[in-house]
Formats: sequence, C-alpha cells, structure tokens
Amino acid sequence: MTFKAIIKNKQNILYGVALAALLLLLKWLEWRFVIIDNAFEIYAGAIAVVFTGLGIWLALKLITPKVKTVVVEKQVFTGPVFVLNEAELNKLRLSSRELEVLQLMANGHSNQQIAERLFVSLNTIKTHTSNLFLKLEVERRTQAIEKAKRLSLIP
Amino acid sequence: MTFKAIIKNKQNILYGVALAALLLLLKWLEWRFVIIDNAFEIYAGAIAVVFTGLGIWLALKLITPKVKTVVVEKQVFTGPVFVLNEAELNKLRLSSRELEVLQLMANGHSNQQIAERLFVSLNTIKTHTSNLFLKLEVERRTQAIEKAKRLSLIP
DNA sequence: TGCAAAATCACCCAAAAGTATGACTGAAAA
DNA sequence: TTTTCAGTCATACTTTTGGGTGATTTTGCA
Repeated sequence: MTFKAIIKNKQNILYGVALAALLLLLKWLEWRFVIIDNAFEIYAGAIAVVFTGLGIWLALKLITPKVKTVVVEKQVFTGPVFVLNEAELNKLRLSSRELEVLQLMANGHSNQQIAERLFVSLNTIKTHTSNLFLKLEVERRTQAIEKAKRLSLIP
Repeated sequence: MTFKAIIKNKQNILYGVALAALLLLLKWLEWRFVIIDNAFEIYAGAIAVVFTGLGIWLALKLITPKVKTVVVEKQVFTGPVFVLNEAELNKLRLSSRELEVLQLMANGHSNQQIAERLFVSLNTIKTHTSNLFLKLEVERRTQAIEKAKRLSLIP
C-alpha cells in the first residue's frame, strides 16, 4: 500500500481513529463512574445516545452524493473559417482554371478583367465560364456565385 | 434510497462491520477469560454496536439524499446569424425597394425575373439597379453582391 | 510515347445588363 | 405651398454576358 492508497483511505482511517477515540472515552467514563453502581443504566443510555449519534454521523458522512448531471447548451459561433468542399469539387469535375475563374467572378470581376488578370484572351474566359455554368447547372454568373458559395467551393 | 445507498457504501459499511466483528471478538475473548466479572463491558459494547447500527440505519432511512449537481457544457455549433447592418444601410441611403432588388439579385435572379416577381417593369428594375450601383459605388451586379455581403446588407 | 483532359482561342449571334436621360405620381417634409 | 424623394416607367444606345460550334496547343499520366 503506497502513499496514494493511504490518502485514498484517509476517510476510512479517520473513522477508525474516531471510533477508537470513542472507545477510549468509553473506558475513561467506565473508570470514572463504575464506582457508582447504580449509575449503570445512565451509563448504558449515554452509550446508546453517543453511538446512535456516531452511527448517524457516519451514515451522513459516507453517503455518496447522487450525481445530477445538468447539460447546459453553450452556443459557439463557428468562425468564418473557409474549408473548400473538395468532395463536391471532384463530383462536379471542376478544373483548377475553372475554379480560378469562378473565384474572380465572385469577386465582382468582368470577363475582360479576368482575362487580363490571367493573361489570356476574353474568349478563353468565356469558354471557361460557359463550362462552369454547364457543370454548375446554372445560366448566370450570379447564380454560379450563389451556388458555389452554398457548396463551399469559394469563401 | 435505502438499498441503493447501502450498496453504494458497501465498502464503508464493510469497514464498520469488520470493526464491529473485531470488537465482538475482543469482547468474546474478554468474556472467555474474565468471565462474568466483566459482563458489563460486553453489554456496553453490544449497546454501542447496536446503536451505531441504529444510527446508520436511521440516517439512511430518514435523511434526504444529497444531490450533487454537475453542470456539463455542451457546445452547440450554430451558423453565423445574419444581422443587417442598418448603420451602413442608412449611410448609403439605400431605399427599401433597392434593398429588395439587391437581395433578389444576390439570389441569382435576372432583372426580368426580379421585375416579374415585384410586379413592375424591367425598366424599373434597371433604374433600381443603376441607382444601387451608384450608391454602392460599383458598376456590376456581381460587385454589388460582393460589397453588399461584405457590408452585411444581405446574408 | 501516345492519349485524354485541360487550356487556349476564334467567330457569330442573341440575350441580358448597364448607361443616360427624361418624365410622372404620390407621400412626406420644410 | 413648395420642395424633396422614392418609386414607377419609357426610349435609345452601348457593353457585357452567354450559347453554340469548332479548332489548336499543352500537359499529366498510364
């Protein structure tokens, strides 16, 4: 039995000590009053009272509390951390270039501006957007943006 | 409470019983060797044990159970709640009709569709969008949507 | 090394979006 | 009462977008 175990049984050891103390008290009382012979009944009564008290005290001390679990719902606002929905991205078979165009589109750029930024011709961007609309099953860039956001393809 | 609590305190009660048994053994030994002379002590010991038991029993029977309340926080992840940025809305002096058009625009509707939904002519919607772009200082609906979302004018 | 997918570009046409300007009404404010 | 303003609508015009088709070049991968 290590120190830990001693600590664990601290309570029980305490009860033992308490009982021992009471017994000593009993002995002492015996010594003091045994002389008076007919004090026996009083003595017995005192023992009864004291030990009843001890029993009650013991019981109260030893009852393990009933655990009542209260679940409190705590609202946690998910931060605006964007996680790209790669599953959907693969399902729709969007190419990287198309996704790039989609992002710029969502940022409010015109096809011409996107073309300039990506150093390609306007017609190329038009092709990309057309394919994008086909894959996303929409017919306007605003719809594409709305759907892409909904599917977490863009922030 | 009774039986359950007893089971719960099995260990402690066992300690008590063991102690009592030891006492009895002690008394018995005493009795065996000192015979009737010390009959009183046996009697006192018996009283002590019995009344201790009585006390325990009383306490277990009559005391209302201790309840320990454990509060567990449960994290509930809620999507970000949209709060319209009325300050910005007033600052930009957007009319209610314009905001309405803006919302439908952000949902991917064409001007024609917005006109039909609001029971007005296409030209009216064009006027609204034009004013909207002036007030938002943009020149495309995609930019308007982007800016409006950024300013929390629309979800 | 060769093929499929991706990326690039062109052209045409139609639809939608956007610009500019002006006008009318009704309600509310000055 | 006059002014202001939101809301409505129209016409005319330009720009952008989107659909359809076809073609060439790159490129990643088996």
